Amino acid sequence: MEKTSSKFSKEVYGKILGHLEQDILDLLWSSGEASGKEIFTAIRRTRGIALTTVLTVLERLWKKGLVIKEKGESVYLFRPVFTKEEFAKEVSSDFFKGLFELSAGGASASFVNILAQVDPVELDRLKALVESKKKEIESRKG
Amino acid sequence: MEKTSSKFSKEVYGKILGHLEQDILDLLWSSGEASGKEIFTAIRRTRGIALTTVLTVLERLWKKGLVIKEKGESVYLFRPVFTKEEFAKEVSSDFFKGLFELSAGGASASFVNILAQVDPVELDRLKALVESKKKEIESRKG
DNA sequence: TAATATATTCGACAAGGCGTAGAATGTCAA
DNA sequence: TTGACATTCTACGCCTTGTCGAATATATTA
Repeated sequence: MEKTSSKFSKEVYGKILGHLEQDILDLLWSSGEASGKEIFTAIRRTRGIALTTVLTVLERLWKKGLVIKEKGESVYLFRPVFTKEEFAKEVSSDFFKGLFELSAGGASASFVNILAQVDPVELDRLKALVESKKKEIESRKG
Repeated sequence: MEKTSSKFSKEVYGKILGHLEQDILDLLWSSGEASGKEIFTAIRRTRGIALTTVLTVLERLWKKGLVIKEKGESVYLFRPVFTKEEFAKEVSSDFFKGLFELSAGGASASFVNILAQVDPVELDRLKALVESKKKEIESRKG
């Protein structure tokens, strides 16, 4: 008796952020800084949405410590707290920790596979990273 | 104006499964197979919980396709569908995909760091994995 | 067979997250 | 003061997870 389906995991930050939160963060990463209205306008071009919806989510992102909110000339401006890279590290590190407890081997295998699939060139960088990390550990051991 | 806190991420499969779901899966990974009551008893040793709570969650895990449910002599027995390793791959692959879109570099860096911290020996394996993957790609290119 | 015990399923509720947005309130300039 | 625009409040609906009691099914046995 085995039920089929396999739906854990969604997309990205999958589970870390909601879709709208993602969209908004992405826009902020592109623009660097924007007012709620600007973000609203940008999203509006794609689909129907209310200004307050955007503002609410922006507020939530701020409460989560993901964006900075600063009064500009006449309106609040929002900026991401983290760069994409930082955010990726931030988000992934806890996930990895848990994952490794499950299975370091499985995680590594999967990681390499997906990386090769998505961005093979990065394999070189990964290799370099591993090597330098190894050296770092060696030297620390004395 | 920056609100502090950084609470995305929890533990493991963090966000993929709830706590009780995790506990139960862990128990199943240890025992290989167990009845709802056995799992209940095990958890009960730690904290107060009702049998039905355990059964409900077991049912949900089954609906998610994470456990197998089979009638034993007199009661239903549950077994995990995936090994820990498989589950780790399964869960991580989608996560990685999204993560890489964010920042392959950031993800790799984070991955190596955490791995080094949690299980440095695995670095060798990772290195080997990367190398063999690279070769695989090379050879495919012809 | 009826009664008792045990196993399993149903239905529900609360809490928390996210998307959604109208209503209310605040602010500033004409 | 009155708009016009900005910001905050409040709230609903939906979904997931933890939590169970009640109801039902099944088996055991007096």
